[in-house]
Amino acid sequence: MGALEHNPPLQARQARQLLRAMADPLRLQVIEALGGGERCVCDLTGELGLAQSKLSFHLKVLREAGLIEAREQGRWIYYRLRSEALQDLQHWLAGLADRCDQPARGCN
Amino acid sequence: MGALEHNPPLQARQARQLLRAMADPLRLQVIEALGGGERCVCDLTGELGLAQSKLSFHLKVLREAGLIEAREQGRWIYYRLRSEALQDLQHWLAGLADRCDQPARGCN
DNA sequence: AAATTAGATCAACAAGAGTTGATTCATCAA
DNA sequence: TTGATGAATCAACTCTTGTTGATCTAATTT
Repeated sequence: MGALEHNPPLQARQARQLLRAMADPLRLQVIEALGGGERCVCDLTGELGLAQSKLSFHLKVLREAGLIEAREQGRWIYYRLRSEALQDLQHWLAGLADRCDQPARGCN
Repeated sequence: MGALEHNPPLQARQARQLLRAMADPLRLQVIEALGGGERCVCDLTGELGLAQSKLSFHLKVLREAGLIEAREQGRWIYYRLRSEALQDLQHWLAGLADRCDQPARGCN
């Protein structure tokens, strides 16, 4: 067990939630934006040109998938990307790719 | 340019299509099954206990995402997993994770 | 040629996801 | 305390996905 890999492996269910959350152009934009650093919602709406309730909806999807995290401060809510989530997904994908690399069985 | 990485990087659109295709429990089952080697559709319906038209629908989604490939032989159609697709997605994800690892900018 | 069989496709429906505008709640400024 | 602002939530609606059973086509067997 390497010192850099302390997270328990993703369950298929969580992996699917992450995949689904990321499979949307708008949400990917949000991810990329937050990749550049924490943002408050009002900045995001401006940056991405979205209606407030629309953004809120997508933030919820990302939040529930564990991809982002909210922190409230005063009147604002700041969101940041949970890069652990991306890592977990990477590991899960690697595991899947491994599993699927087995020698072909014949078709019976 | 490494000798092992000859595929052009995925476009965001293709990546999203892969993510979406994989974000479904049934389709993941198909992927895992094909990971064990090529199968014909009739074997898959048996193995997964699915109605023929239902499986056909999901195979189409996977096919259009580039995750699987069909080969017809006589009366049967054999599907195999395109492991390149999994690799491409891994690289794309790694790229995203990298891009999102930049030092936090402040919230203006 | 007629009967089977594998698998795609289609039409009708059911379920789920995304959008929009209105409402609500909390915090901050006057 | 009143007024304004940030952000979540809700209800109504639309759009997209998924399901089911039926039909269709091509290859195969008899």
